[in-house]
Amino acid sequence: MTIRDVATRAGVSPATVSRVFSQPETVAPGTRQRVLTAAEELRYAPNPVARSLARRRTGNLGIVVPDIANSFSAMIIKAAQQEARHAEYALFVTASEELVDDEERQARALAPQVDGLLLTSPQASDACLRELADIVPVVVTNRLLDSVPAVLTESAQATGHAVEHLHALGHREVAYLAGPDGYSNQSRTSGLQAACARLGLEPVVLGPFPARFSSGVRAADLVLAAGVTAVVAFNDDIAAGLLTRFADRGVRVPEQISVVGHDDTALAEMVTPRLTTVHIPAAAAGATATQLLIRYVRGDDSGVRRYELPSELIVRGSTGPVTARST
Amino acid sequence: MTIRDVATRAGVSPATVSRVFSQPETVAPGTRQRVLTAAEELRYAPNPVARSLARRRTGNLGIVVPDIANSFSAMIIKAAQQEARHAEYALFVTASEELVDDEERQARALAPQVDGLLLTSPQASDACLRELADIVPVVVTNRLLDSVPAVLTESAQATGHAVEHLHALGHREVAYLAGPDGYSNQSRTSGLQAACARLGLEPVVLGPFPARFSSGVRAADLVLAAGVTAVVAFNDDIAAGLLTRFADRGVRVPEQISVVGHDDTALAEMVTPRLTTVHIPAAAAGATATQLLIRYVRGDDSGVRRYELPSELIVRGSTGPVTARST
DNA sequence: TAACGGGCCGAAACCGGTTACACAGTCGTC
DNA sequence: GACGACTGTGTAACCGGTTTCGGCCCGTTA
Repeated sequence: MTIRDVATRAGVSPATVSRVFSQPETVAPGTRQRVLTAAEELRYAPNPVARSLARRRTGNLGIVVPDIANSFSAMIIKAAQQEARHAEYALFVTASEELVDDEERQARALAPQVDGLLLTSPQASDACLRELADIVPVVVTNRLLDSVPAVLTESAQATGHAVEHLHALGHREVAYLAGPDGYSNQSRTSGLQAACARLGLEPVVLGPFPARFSSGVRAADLVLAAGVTAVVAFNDDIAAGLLTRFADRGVRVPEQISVVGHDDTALAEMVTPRLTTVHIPAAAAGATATQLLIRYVRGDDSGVRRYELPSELIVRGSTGPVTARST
Repeated sequence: MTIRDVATRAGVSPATVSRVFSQPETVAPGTRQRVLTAAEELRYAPNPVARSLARRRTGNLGIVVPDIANSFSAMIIKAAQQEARHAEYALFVTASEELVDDEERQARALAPQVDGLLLTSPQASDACLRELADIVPVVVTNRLLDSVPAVLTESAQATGHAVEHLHALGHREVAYLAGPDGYSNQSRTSGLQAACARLGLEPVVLGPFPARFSSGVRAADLVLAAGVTAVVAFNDDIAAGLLTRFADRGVRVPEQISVVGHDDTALAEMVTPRLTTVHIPAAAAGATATQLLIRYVRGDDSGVRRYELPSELIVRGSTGPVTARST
């Protein structure tokens, strides 16, 4: 079942068989047919590993996400997979489970087996990332790094809109639950701070918290203790945790406290009340990053090496006007 | 940066360099050290593709899941990844997005690049799966197939417990929302039917529905129209959809209707009220399947080729006694 | 001292493809 | 009729490792 078996059976040279499978148009129709039927009879399929070695490219792309269980990652992966398939690449996914050295290990293991690597919200050091970028074409999301193409989901403006929204509803005491340090949290924090400054608010910043549901549950009591009437969370998971704990404590949302999330994951529409949240274009980011990576890998240098995707505030049921009981 | 570069620099043969990286104990300490420093200086790392070709194994495992965004899949992946890493395998994930021929394509693309393949709740035909199992060691979950090792999450008993639980709470009119056809749905349906028969209930079976949140939203109205006081859903996503729609329609859970899910995903604790659900040991299934696959790949034939993992009813806030208003 | 055994290492074949180059045959052109 | 261009195919080197086999050297034993 190697190329030479097919070659002898079809009465041609291995080179011809190889051509039939990689550049069919360069071989005469008759010969091609003979080779194909021989291959069919032997149930032959080219060995992708050998092919990768000889061609010095694998036809695979890799993506590393912080957490597979996170539906934000899932949206990126889905979009990336679609783009990859569209360009005839296979996409390999690995998760770092939010551990920095795991992330590095995964990336290093993946790097030499793929033609390009997509690192989403990487936590690794600049040096490490640059080293990886030396081995294989790398595109990052939500991370700024000289000379590494990047797709950023910018949310300063939309987070500002969230603050304006709360202000318009009469809220004057607002808390922000910070997420893990990184581009996303910086972008959100700065947008929030800027808007608060414009409106004369002084936000209570708590955290940083791991971007998980349980963080929200824990943070809920801190938020209540802080005496605010509205809270903006780093992401929807944290916001959902808030909602649950508020419900347990008999605090009604949005009557007594308003909650805003970030990301607009599926969860935002699954909780009660539905979450007002800053929609982050995860799918677009995944798709854009993958296209960028593919162009990069192929050498189609389009010049653009950095994208900033805008976000948007989605108002749903978890925010409402301040009532007398709020204060 | 090939093995020969290192060899000349260290003044040894390529074979020795190779041995240093694969069977270090067979080379004299002094030589080994010289090779290692030479490799270090050249920043050499063995090319995994070439290594795979020569060794005729890749050191990779593959897993195909129906839907990455599904947190049930995510739990399996996490467990599988952990087991794989533990055994020094890299794990490649791909998602079929619930499309049968996509699943087949993904699996076929993956098969020749990995040493073993884990197919979770596969939808492909028996013939197709057997063909894959011919190419590469395959383990499946939630699918019964002659001669293919499998891990099944059996839930007949626990689903029966859910029915008993509802019966004890006074429910006599119960609906079941079926999921997509497959081992899981069969196991759940049969457990439910058996328990109902024992208790003299006649369940209203609706569906099948895609195992998604939106299915639950849609099904909620059908459930209310059916006039039941309790509903068992194929999975938690559907159950969450029910909760949301019930809340929208002003139907209170569990006072007016009780809801039971399946899987016990993270979502079950994120919704209000928390879901009573049948805990399916997804993590255990992922871990067991991966261990089984690794043993299979390594030839450690342990004999056991089929595991049935038991489930368990977890009672939370979405089920309660029938009240006067229920009927 | 010769025979033997084991540890260490190198030469070369091999894994299964790809591809640069050479060469033969066909066709069109002057 | 000779020349060049073009098409189709084969030869052989190559991708970057692994591994078999055998040789050398040294210490041990008879």
